[in-house]
Amino acid sequence: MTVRRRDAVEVSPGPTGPPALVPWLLRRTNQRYRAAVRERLEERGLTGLPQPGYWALTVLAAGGTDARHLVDELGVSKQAVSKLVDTLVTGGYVERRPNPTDRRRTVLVLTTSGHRAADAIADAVRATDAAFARELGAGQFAELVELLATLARGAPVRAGDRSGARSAADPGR
Amino acid sequence: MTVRRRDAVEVSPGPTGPPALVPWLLRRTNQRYRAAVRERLEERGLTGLPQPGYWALTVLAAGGTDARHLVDELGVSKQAVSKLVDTLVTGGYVERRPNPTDRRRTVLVLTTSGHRAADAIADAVRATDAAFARELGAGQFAELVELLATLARGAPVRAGDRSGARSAADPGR
DNA sequence: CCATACAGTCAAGCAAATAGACTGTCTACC
DNA sequence: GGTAGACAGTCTATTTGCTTGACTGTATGG
Repeated sequence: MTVRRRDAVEVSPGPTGPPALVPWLLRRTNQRYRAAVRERLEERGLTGLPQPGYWALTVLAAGGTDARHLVDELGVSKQAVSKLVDTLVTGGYVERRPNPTDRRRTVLVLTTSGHRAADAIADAVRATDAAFARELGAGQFAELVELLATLARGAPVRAGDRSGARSAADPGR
Repeated sequence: MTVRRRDAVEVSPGPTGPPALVPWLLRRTNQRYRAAVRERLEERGLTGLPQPGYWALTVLAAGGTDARHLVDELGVSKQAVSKLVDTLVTGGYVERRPNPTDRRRTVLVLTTSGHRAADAIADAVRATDAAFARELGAGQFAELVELLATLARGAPVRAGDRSGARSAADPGR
């Protein structure tokens, strides 16, 4: 008789089961991962950095040098990148320098604290990886990474479009 | 690849390899998935539906009946759910009805077009699954789904929500 | 030399989510 | 039975991340 208490939500065996749809799984996993990484970064005193800044710094630390590159790697519009770089510059993580051989471009250079931040991010991600690997087992985790890498790098969903607008449809958010 | 003509600026040997960090992989995979699903839905004339509405409808179609449930399943705050439901109601996908046994609650009911939309979404996701499974091989894809499912429901990670937090008391999941 | 493409920025605006405060309702416990 | 406190849900304000469109300045290929 409808004992409306929290445990009563187990209405029946299956009906309210969560949807095991892949985008939903990705979403939830992403939520967990981001929270964990952010938490670890805050422990290290790295705050005030915008989320996508993490990957921007990572890309730059890996050798990226200009905004167009970030557009490709992050999968967002050049305007978004421009704005993101603004905040990274304001935060003292990145410097913009003129590119002598092509004056349209700007060379993006990590500052010292930018390098430090990139290292911290890499550490935080690695620590989170380890925690998650513990849930799956190392082998399985490696498998997961490999599968994701394949999908992530797959077809651009819709062809090239080098310059401006990213996939007109809906790049993630 | 993509050895574009990026003449100068060939700083180091590296084509500045992409970061193979898991959150980045999740992000990119998510981008692809969402774009693909959205594209398929648009082909079917289902537009104007907000992204998270997809999963809300899916949850409701699976038997969910109230907002609190959506909070759990979507992992967002109750305020966000309230607003989301607003748009679903406005769009004619969902109706709010009073719950006679607990007048605080609202029973969320899919309308006919809500059911239609939920079906379309399930189809679109399934079609996208199939496309992605083709990239990985069926077995590998199944493996991926299983691994993600494990991670997705690992720890609570529930997003902030302060007033209505029933912190402990979450044994089941 | 000029049309065109490209790198980047600025401004406006939308989408999704959070936080805080508030209303109304239920439940437990004395 | 009355009251304290938990809980469902909404409202308002704000933040974050991103998109479009318009614009400047620069390089390049006919």
